This record gives sequence, structure tokens and C-alpha cells, in this order.
Amino acid sequence: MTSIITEMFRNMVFTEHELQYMQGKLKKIRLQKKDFLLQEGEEVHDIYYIHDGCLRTYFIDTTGKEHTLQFAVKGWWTSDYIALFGRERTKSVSYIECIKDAVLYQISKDDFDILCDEMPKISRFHIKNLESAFAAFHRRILENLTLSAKERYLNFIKSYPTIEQNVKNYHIASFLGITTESLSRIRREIASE
Amino acid sequence: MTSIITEMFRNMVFTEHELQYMQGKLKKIRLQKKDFLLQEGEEVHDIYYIHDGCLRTYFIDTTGKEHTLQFAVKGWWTSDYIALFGRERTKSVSYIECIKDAVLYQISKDDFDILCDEMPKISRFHIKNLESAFAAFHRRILENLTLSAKERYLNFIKSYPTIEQNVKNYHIASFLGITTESLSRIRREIASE
DNA sequence: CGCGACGTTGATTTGCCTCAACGATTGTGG
DNA sequence: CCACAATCGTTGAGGCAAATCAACGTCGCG
Repeated sequence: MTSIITEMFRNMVFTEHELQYMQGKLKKIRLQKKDFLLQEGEEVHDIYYIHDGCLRTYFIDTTGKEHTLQFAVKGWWTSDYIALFGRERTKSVSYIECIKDAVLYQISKDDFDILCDEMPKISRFHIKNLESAFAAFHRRILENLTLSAKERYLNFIKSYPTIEQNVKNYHIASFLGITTESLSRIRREIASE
Repeated sequence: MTSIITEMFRNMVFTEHELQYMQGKLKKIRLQKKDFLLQEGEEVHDIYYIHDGCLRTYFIDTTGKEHTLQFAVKGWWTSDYIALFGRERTKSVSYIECIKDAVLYQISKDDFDILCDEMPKISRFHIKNLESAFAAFHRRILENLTLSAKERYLNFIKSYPTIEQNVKNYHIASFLGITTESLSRIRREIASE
């Protein structure tokens, strides 16, 4: 029997019993474009696996500007990690918005922790993911320190071609930390080369 | 018996046997100011626990400028995480320099992975650390997107008072992503308030 | 003492932002 | 299916924060 579980854990092999056990902790969620998975101030207890569609995590600063932290497409996991993983649990500081109709699977962080304790292969999977993310974060910080807006944009469309198709330019701008006007000028410049 | 191991794992309790087993995988390292723990191009196999002193991780961009990714003081762990945790293992892209005489304990990533497999409490410890770091990274990216150089500086000296004492201003500047001149002007501005 | 490393200051430049206006594209109700 | 509105993207003018370039104090150390 094939299951969403095997997709979530990158084709890891499970027994029928394990599959049913894990399945019981999952909840399927359908979202439409513009729906919010999470809004600022809400309590955060869950993590979400994206089976299809596209979401973005952003927060709004004191001047009202949006800043995009992360996009998530098929195969990715998302949540408000600041609230969920921070040393002291806080309410959500960000918004997670559906930007392309999506199908998600939700599991509570508590249940996920239990799975990690009960099943070493899940624990290893989680560690591997976190380590990869760790490296990716270092790379992103390093890029932010080093590259010009234009270079960061070129980098983005090269690194995330799947995401580029789903998102608006102003989403990309807010991810890169620039204004839509600047991005527009950058795109013109690139087109003229 | 008290051991460096209990310090490394935040007062976790171990049996005498466990302590000796783990001790066998550790190597003590002493570094003096200006020594390098790691240089660009070297192979990376180990992670390092800082028992004392201060280190900084930086890399040099194509124009020769230094960018500081991370400082590390007592109680922290460090390595070139891009090389060590990245999906494909690469040689080091950064330098880790001792900026205050230091005592470290080295353990290979392979051995650490073995410990995680053999000892669930180590696995949980590792996951907890990675998750906290994950949240911290999100916060740092968010700050970089939001705050002015002056705000980031004030934030830095508030968040890391222990580090501030050990590092030069130009280290802080390269951590914040600004020039030493700009930092100097910011400090003057703050002093005059 | 004298040298090198570090920090400061000033003048100028630059990359990106802000504000304002105007096309282009998308979506929706009649 | 069209008409119109809303959303999104582009362009221009002007401004500002931080970079660059250059010079000069200051501190610590051989």
C-alpha cells in the first residue's frame, strides 16, 4: 500500500502497522489561494507537510511592510519556526498564506516529537533535515552579506525555478529584502543584456 | 566524577561507562589568539565544543572582504556547517579563527552521528539544539530584512554582551554587514545621545 | 621609540528607497 | 463575453543611508 507517509519521509520504508499508526496523527488540510494557514498572534502547535500547492511565510514590520521569510512547495515542510522552535514558546509572529491552491498534512509538534522518540529512523530524518536547513541558512546569511540585490535575484531564480512560477514579483522582492520598484528595475536591466 | 562531557551536554546525566566511552571520542585542542582552527579549502570532518575562549567564523568574498558568520564562546559549538551539514559534502568555504586563547573539544561528525544512533538522549539534545538554532536563524534573517544598521548594532551588544568584550569593532562590523567606518559613525551617534 | 593594527573623520559616490504617476494584466459581475 | 475595477508591474525624479576613498589620530607592543 502506498501512502502519503512514504512521500513525506522521502520513500522511507515502513511496516503496515507503522503506517497506520502515523496516519492516525495526520490531518489533511485543503487551502485555497489567499487563505491563511496561520496568522500573527495565533498559537502554534503544528508543522505542515506540503503535498501540493505553494505557501509563503511572511511577517509585517512596525512600518507595515511585509517581509517574506520562506516559500514552501511540494515536498517541503512549513510552520512558524520562530514560535515553534524558539527556546520559549511564543505566539505566532508571522503569517502563512496560501498563494497557490494547496493540500497539506498537519501533524502536531508534540506528536512529531513522540514519533522521533519511538522511531529512530524518524529521528534521523528530522536531524538530517535540520542539518541541511542549518547549512542553507548559513548560505543565505552569507549571500545577504555578500551579494547585491541583482545577484541575489539571479541566485533566487536559479535556485528556486519551481517557486518562481507560483509567486508574484512583489513576493520575490520582499523575500530578497528590496522594493518592488527596485526589482522591476533589476529585471529591466537583466532583460537588456 | 565530573567531566567535560557533562558540561558539553548541559548537565545531562551519564553512567560512568557512557562517560568513558564518549571521552574516548573526544580530542582536546588548545588554540592561541590568531591561530586558525580551519581554513578555506580544508576538509571538514569535525565539530568543536568551546570550553573557553572565543572564535569567529568568517569567509572572504571575491573582492577580498571578510564577512563574519558567527562568533562562538564558552558553551557553544562551532564548525563550518555549510561544508559539514550541506547536502553534498564540500571542502571548507570559511575560516575559523581564534580571537581569544581557547580550549576546545573536538569530535568527528561521524562519531557524533554514531552517538546519536546509540544514545537517544544525545539525539534529543542534538535535535533541540538544531531547532533552537533554526528559530534563531529565522530571527536573524528577519532582523537583517527589517532593521537599520544602528538597530542591528544595538541589538548585537544587547544580545551578546559576552562576545562584545572579546571582539574588535571591525569584527562586529563584518558580522552586521557594514563597514568599520559606518560602525564608527554609528557608535559616535549613540555616544552623543 | 617606532611600527603596525585599529579606530575615527571628512568628502564624495552609489545603490536602493520613497513618492507619485501611469501602463498592463487579471478577475469579476452584469 | 465584455466592461470596469482591482491588482500588479513599470517608470521617473529626488532623497538618504551606507559605501568608498583618503587621510589622520591613537593605542599597544616588540
